[in-house]
Parts: sequence; structure tokens; C-alpha cells
Amino acid sequence: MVPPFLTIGEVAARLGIATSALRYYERRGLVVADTRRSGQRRYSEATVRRLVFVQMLQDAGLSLDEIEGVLAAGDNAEWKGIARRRLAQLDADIARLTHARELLDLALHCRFDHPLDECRVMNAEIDQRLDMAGSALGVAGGV
Amino acid sequence: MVPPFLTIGEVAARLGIATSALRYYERRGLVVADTRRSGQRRYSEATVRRLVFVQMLQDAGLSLDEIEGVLAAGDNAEWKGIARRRLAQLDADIARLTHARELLDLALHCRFDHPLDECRVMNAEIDQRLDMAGSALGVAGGV
DNA sequence: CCTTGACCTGAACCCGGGTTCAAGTGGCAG
DNA sequence: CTGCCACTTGAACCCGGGTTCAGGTCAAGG
Repeated sequence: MVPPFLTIGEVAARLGIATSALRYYERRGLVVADTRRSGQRRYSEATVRRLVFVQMLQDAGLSLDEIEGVLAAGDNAEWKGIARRRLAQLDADIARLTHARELLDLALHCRFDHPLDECRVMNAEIDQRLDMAGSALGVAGGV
Repeated sequence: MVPPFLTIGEVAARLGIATSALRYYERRGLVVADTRRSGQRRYSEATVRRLVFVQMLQDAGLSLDEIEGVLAAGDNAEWKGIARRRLAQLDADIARLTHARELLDLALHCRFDHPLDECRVMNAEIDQRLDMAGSALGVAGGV
């Protein structure tokens, strides 16, 4: 049976995280050890789950402040608000990374033998971006 | 024709970037103004393009150090190496974000009325992650 | 008894990518 | 001449998410 309490080192090992990070979370008020035995933190199974949850949200790109908000949310409208905002941001991020990925991929298979600044694909993209921001650069000589 | 030189403020406005960032790039040796007029930086069109290129690579998730590497690459094997590494990383990032997105989305449409820690989907994911890292936690004795 | 190892604390430090600040210069308008 | 504005510099600071360090406590084992 062995009361299911883990030391900070065990938790750290299990979650693949540094003990210093666990203490840091506690400082932040995010996740506090359930109890102490002669001064040392002991974590319950439930708290370990909570930590995994924190990791998940972190993976989803939430800041520790946001995660605090989610954990503290009494109202479920509260975490859903945070989640929705983050969902929109995720979509934007994914789109941006996907575009970057395509670009990089094209550049790699462009032609095998010219420097990057002569790459047609890259230059097209640069032109695009310049046009987006309102170009006076190639348009007219004078201000 | 009016030599097509822009002041730092003009470049900043055009690229949607702070002047301080441009000076910072110069400090880093990334992109240096072409010339000076009574001490003030002047940027050529070519240099502005270079800056846009820097922004693109930054969007693709390269660090300024890596970007320096790409810009300095004499050998095209050099930038291709960096690009390939980053491409792999992008794939991983995209996959991770996509997974997080799905999860968050499911959680949002889960049931309309329970706190997040009672969400079936979330708990399934937490279990998964615990199992991944070798679980002794739920195996014996548990609650 | 004494060492060893894991743990404790607060305070300081690290990193990347800038931003901010104080103090000074240059040039043009009124 | 006097503003005024955009520009210059080096140095200091900010942020998030931790890590590192010095110095101390505790329990077990040889």
C-alpha cells in the first residue's frame, strides 16, 4: 500500500522535469506539495496529475499566468475564455509555421546551386512582404 | 532618381519594427546600414530586402544566431544544413501545436458543464502522459 | 560517530530579443 | 536664435521560465 506520496525527486524524474522547476511552480502558487515530512515536500497522485495537466497546457502554449488562471477558475466560463483565446492563437501559429515550413522546403529544393539570396522563391516572398506593408520603394523616385 | 536611401525611421515604419530593433541587429552584426549621413544610418533597398529576409527567417523560428549563420554562409551546404535542422523542428512544432489544438478544442466542446479537471478527454490525455513516462502511480495500491 | 545523499531556503544569475534611458548632435522652420 | 524633431551613443533594464549557488537540515548506513 505505501501511502502514495512521492518525493520531489521522484516526481521530477517521473515528469521529466527539474526539481527546481517544481519549487518554482510552488513559489508561483501554481502547484503546492500536499504535505511535508521533516521539511521535505511530498506529492500525492492527484497533485502529480495536476502537474501533468500544467505541462499539457504549457505545451499548448499557455503562459504560467494563464495556467494559473485556468487552475484557479471557479467558473468554467473562465477557463473556456482563456482556452478560446489560446485556440485562436494556436491556429494563427500553426498557419504561420506551416507557411514557413513550405517556404523553407521550397528553398531547399529550389535549385541545388545558388546562394539563398538568389533563390526565386525567397525573393518572391520578400516582394510579397514588401508590398503588404505599402511599398514606396520601387514605385516612385521621390518623396 | 533620388538615391533610394531610407532613414532608420522609414525602414522601421515600413517593416513594422522598432528602430531600436534595427540598431540591435547592427550591434549583433546582422544587418548594417549601408552608409551614414551626418552620423545617421541610411539603408539601401537591398538592405531593406535583407531585413525582410531576416524577418522571414525569424518567423520560421530561427534564432538570430542561426540567421547570422545563414546570412554569412558562403557555402550553400551551410545554410541548407541550418534549414534542414529547422525544418525538422518545424514539423515537430507543428505536430505538437496541432495536437494541443485538438485537445483544447475537444475540451471546449466536451460537455458544457463541468470543470476542466473532470473532463474525460483531459483525463485520458493525462493518463496517457503518465503511462508514457512509466507509471508506478496507478498500478498498485491506488485510490 | 561521521559521512553521504536528498532535500531545504533565499538570492542571484542566465538566456534571447529586444526596449528604455540620459545625454548629446544635426538640420530646418519660424 | 530658438524650438523642435529625428537621429546618435552606451549602459541599464525588462520578461518568462527557470537554473544555480551557498549554506543549512535530516535520516539512514557503514
